[in-house]
Formats: sequence, C-alpha cells, structure tokens
Amino acid sequence: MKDVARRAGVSQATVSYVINGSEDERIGQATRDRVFAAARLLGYRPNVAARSIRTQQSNLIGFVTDTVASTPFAGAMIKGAQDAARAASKILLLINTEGHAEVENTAIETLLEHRVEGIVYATMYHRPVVPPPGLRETEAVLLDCYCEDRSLASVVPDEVTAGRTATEALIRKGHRRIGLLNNSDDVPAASGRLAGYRQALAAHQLDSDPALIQCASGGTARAGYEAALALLSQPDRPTAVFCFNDPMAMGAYDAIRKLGLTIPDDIAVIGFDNHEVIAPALHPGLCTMQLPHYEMGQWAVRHLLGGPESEPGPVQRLLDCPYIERESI
Amino acid sequence: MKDVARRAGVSQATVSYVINGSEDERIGQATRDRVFAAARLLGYRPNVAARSIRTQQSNLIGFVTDTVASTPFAGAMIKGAQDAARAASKILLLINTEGHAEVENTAIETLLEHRVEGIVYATMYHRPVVPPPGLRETEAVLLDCYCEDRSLASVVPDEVTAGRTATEALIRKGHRRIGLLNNSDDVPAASGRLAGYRQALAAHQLDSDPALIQCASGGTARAGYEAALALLSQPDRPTAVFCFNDPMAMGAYDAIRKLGLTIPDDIAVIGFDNHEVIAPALHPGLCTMQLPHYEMGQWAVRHLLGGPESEPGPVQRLLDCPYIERESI
DNA sequence: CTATATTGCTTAATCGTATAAGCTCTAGTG
DNA sequence: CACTAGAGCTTATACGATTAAGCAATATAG
Repeated sequence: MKDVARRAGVSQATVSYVINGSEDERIGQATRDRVFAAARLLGYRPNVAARSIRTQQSNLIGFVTDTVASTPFAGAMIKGAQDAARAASKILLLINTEGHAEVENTAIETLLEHRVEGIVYATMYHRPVVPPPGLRETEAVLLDCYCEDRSLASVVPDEVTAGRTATEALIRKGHRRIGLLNNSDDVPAASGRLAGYRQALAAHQLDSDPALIQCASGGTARAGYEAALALLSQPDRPTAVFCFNDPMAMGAYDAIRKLGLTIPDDIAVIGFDNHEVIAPALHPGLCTMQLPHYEMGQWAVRHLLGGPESEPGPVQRLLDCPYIERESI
Repeated sequence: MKDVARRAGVSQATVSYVINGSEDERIGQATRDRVFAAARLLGYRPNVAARSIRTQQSNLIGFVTDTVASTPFAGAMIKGAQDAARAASKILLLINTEGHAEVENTAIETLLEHRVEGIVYATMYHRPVVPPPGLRETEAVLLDCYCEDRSLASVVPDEVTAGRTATEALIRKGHRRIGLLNNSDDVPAASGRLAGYRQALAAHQLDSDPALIQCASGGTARAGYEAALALLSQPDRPTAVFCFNDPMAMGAYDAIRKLGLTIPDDIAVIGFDNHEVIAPALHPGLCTMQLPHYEMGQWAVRHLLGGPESEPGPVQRLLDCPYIERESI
C-alpha cells in the first residue's frame, strides 16, 4: 500500500480509502483513478491478515468434521455451509478430526487462534455428542448432532416426520401391512423413524404388528438382505417395506428377488438417504427420503452469522426430509 | 500479550519469547513460570493474523474444488490434503466453485489475499483443464487434472497401468475373451483404461476383437446395463467384462442376471472406483480398482510444501490404483 | 470582502505480534 | 580491583492495514 501510494503520489491513507471505496470519504475522481492505476501496475493485493488485525474481524468460519472421506454426505454439508458463508463473504477453515478427541481439541484451539467468527461442528450421522469444551469460547452450531443438555444450537433432520412421511407414501398407495427394516443400533435415526412409522400407522388405524419390524445392525446392504429375508419369509408377509436406508433397501431388493417376488407388484419398497449412486441405479428406481444435508450446512452457517433465521438462545432446529418418488412403490 | 506482560510484571517482548519457547533467548525459569501462569489466568491465545503479518507466513493452504457434494471422492482428496497439511502444521482454506469460472477466479483471488502458501486445484474426475490465471501467482498443484502444456505440477491416477492391472486380473484367472464396457465420453479415464486393456491383451497374445468393446455414455448403472446387454447378447460372448466404473458394473450385474447368467461362473466382472457403497454391497462382491484419491490429495500438499517428494519444475505425477479383490472373478 | 462550509487530502495512532539491539546486573578472570 | 562475558531482561521498530482528527485550499454565504 505504501508503494502504491508513492507511485500514485498520494499518502498511504488515501490508498486505503480508495481501495475500500469508502463512499463517505471525499477523494477526487482523478486521484482515485491514479491510485487504481498504480495498484494495478504494481499488482497490489490487500493483505487480509493485516486488515483483520486492524478491523478485529477475521471473516473466517471454522468447520470441524468427524469424517469427510467415505461419505458423500459430508460434501453436501460442506457445500451448504460454504455457500452460506460465501453469501456473507466469509470463508471456511476446514478441519477433519476423524472423531479423535485429541485432534478435535487442538483443531478447535487452532480455529480459535485464527479468531474464527464461529465454529460449525459436524458429524457424519445424526447422533448425540458431548461437545469439546473449546466450542464454548465462541459461537458454535452443532450440525447433524446435538448435545443432550441442549446448551448449544444444533440442526438435525426431522427423523420422526420423515418416518411418518415415508410410511404414509406407502399407505397412500393402498398398503395396509407395512414392514419396517430398521437399524438396531441406538441412534436417533432409528428411534425417530420408528416413532414416525408408528404415528403413521396409528393415524390410519392400522395396527402395529411387532412381527412387521425387523432390525439389523450396521445399515449395510448385507444387513438389509438378511433382515428382509427374515421379514418376508413369514406366513402373513407385508406388502411393503420401509427400509432404514438405501444400502439396506439395496439388500432388500436382492432378498426380494431371491424369494421370486417382484418390486413393486408383490412388495413395495421405500428407502432413506436418496443415495445418488444407489437409488436411481436400482431396478426399479428406489423411492426414498432425502436427508437435508445441504440445507443443514446452510442453516448452521446462517445461524452462526446471526442472519434472519437467528433466534435467541440455543435452538434445536429440525429440518424436513423431502420424499423422492421413483418406481418402487 | 500486553495484558499478560503486565500481569506477569515483565515486558511484552518477554511474553513473546516465553510463549514461543525460543530456546536461544535467555529467560529465567521463574519468569517463564510467571508468564505462563498469567497467560493461563487471562485465557491468552495468540493471534495468528498478527503473527502471520509479522513473520510473513500464513500457514494457510488453499484448496479449490469444482465439486464437493455428490461425490465421495472429494472427501478422500480433501482428507489426504488435510492430513498432509496437518503434518506440517498448515491448515486448509476450502473453496468450492462448482466449476463456475467466475467464482473460480474470485475464489483464487481471495486465497491470494489470504497469502496462502500454495493452492491445490482439484477436479472431481480426471480431466484436462485450463487453469485459472491466478494460479500462476503462487505455488499450485493440479489434483486429478492437468493442463495440456504441463506448465503446472499435477497428480493424476495412472489410468493405463490400472487398465492393464484390471485386465490382467481377469487373464490370470484364465479368461481369454475379455469384454470392455467403456465410457464413450472423451475423458482420460476412458482412453487410458482402454490403452491398458489393449496392452494387457497384447502382452498375453490375446487378440483384441473390436466386438468385445462396447461403449456407453455417462458411466451410470443404466449405461452399464444397456452396454452389457448388447455385449453379452452376441454369439461368441466374452467370459469376462472389465467395466469402466462401479455403477456400470452394477448395471452389468442386472443385465447378466436378466440373461440368466451367473457371476462369476458364466461371466467374471471387474469394476473401477471401489465405490464404498456399491462394490461390497453387490452379490457377489465386486472386484474393482481403487482410485488413489487420498494419496493424490496428500501428494499435492506435500509437493506444494516442497517436501522430500518435491522435484524441480512442474511434474506430472502418476499414482497407482490398487486392485481390490472380492468374489466377482 | 470577511466568515464559514466543503472538498480533498495528510498525519498519526492503532491492531497483536516478532525480533534486533541495547541495557543492567552478577560472576568470573587476570 | 578493573575488565570482560554472559545471563536476563527491556526498548523500540516493523509487519500491512484502518480510521479519527487535522489542515490547506477553494467555494459559498452574508
């Protein structure tokens, strides 16, 4: 800036005023032109570190994930966060911790040293967490997770409503005996979707036969295959199944084929996740629910920045999962 | 720092020396203890912006992607880059541009204003690019892409070798008529793997019947399904197929089943990508090649930082794709 | 024709840190 | 006992910006 000033024959302060385009400051057009010309000529580029030390704001937002590889979900959350940040001319400082507590603490410490304006703490799947203490020292939003005491703002998918919506998609097509292939792990997704499933049955006066619920661990295609085989080998088998996620639905497809049944004529299937690479690729295309990862990422950053959506105190925000229709129902 | 100094009864410079643990500087143990105590008491945390303005290094690395959502690959690359950065106590500044040229330019401008020590420019799939001009103004590495004139360092998968390895995996199990379900799009992955396929056939004195090569566009399950149907309906059909990627292999599975054939007895199948959610989930498990996304991300950052792997001048680095064995051959 | 307002700058202080150079002791040397 | 070395600090400056306050010249008002 000093060099630019010298070249343009003005003071360094003037250069600052011109570069920042301060409307209120009164700098003549001729001078402005000279400054811009000199800046271009010298290839001047402002130094954000110096600026942020002076203005006391970093324009940085910390984003801590427990996993970034091995899941397409992380990408969607990052993109949502990044888009919201960009809209406010902020930029993301990304740290992946692989869930390692020690790494997590130093990561947050690093972010605080960078004077981030807030931290988004994201997990790969919806679950309760005990937030690292460092989070308390700045604005923080939990993304796809929450702390039991609700002392930090968080945004998660509305599992219950999604479970109800999915089940109702089956009911709407006339199904009366509806199976649930659930995840047996103790996660909010499993309990929430189960609750939604029950709500839907109750709302339509369908009784909830425990034999219709089959659980398996892991949420993998193999788990889905075996659970589906067990569920559908029963005497009075359901005409539709709601699967915990798309990989399990993929396994269910295999099981259904193995039993010589067809989708959707003998058995209707609905999955969960709208997994880009599974749902449209299955034959027939898999009806499923989409997790609002992008929207959650976006909401998290907007909330941090205290946008229009910012409410007072720590909020727990539930976001809807849209129903994605294809041919499996 | 000034506050800590006051509280510890020393000068600000002394605090700086103590905090940075400068071995050479001669500060008494008693003073060191007082400073640390005061720092802890006041919750002092260094300001990296101020530090970086003084030391003239930001410890920041820019990471620009054209896609981050809708692909698990981005995650692996980011993680590789991030791990390498962490090892050198650097931190990633992430910007996603969705391939939009204008966004790309402002993104790079922003990174330069942050005085990043280098920029990793990553694409979601292996392809040639014309790098944004801003990249020339700092250290830059192209990740999963390259510029035609090789004027920038880049790291990409070794498609040719991978194509040969995949084909040889089939040959090794005794297959003599090997089909190729390729992507008809003009991408290095398609031409490279085709070349590798031909090399392998030639090396084993197998003739390369053009009827064995079936192409389709998009690399989707549907494309694979149709290409496989066409390829396998021929009179003298192959006993094995090498598929351009895992989604196409997934489609091929459907086609093979439709034709009443079984895997691997009638037809052996090998895919490409080792897609977490497809390859292990198919019945039988899909043999495939793994793209070295993690390693490429890691290499890119290491190269930027001029680690042991840094060679002079712009390099084009090819990284191997390991073969992942399952049950489909 | 003087007093005041406005325009168009400049001067100087400040943000939080790093570090060269200097200063004051004390201990050791000849 | 004077002199030097080193230990253990402090002083002062710089990094690259922002911004309040001031100052000179010109325009406007009375």
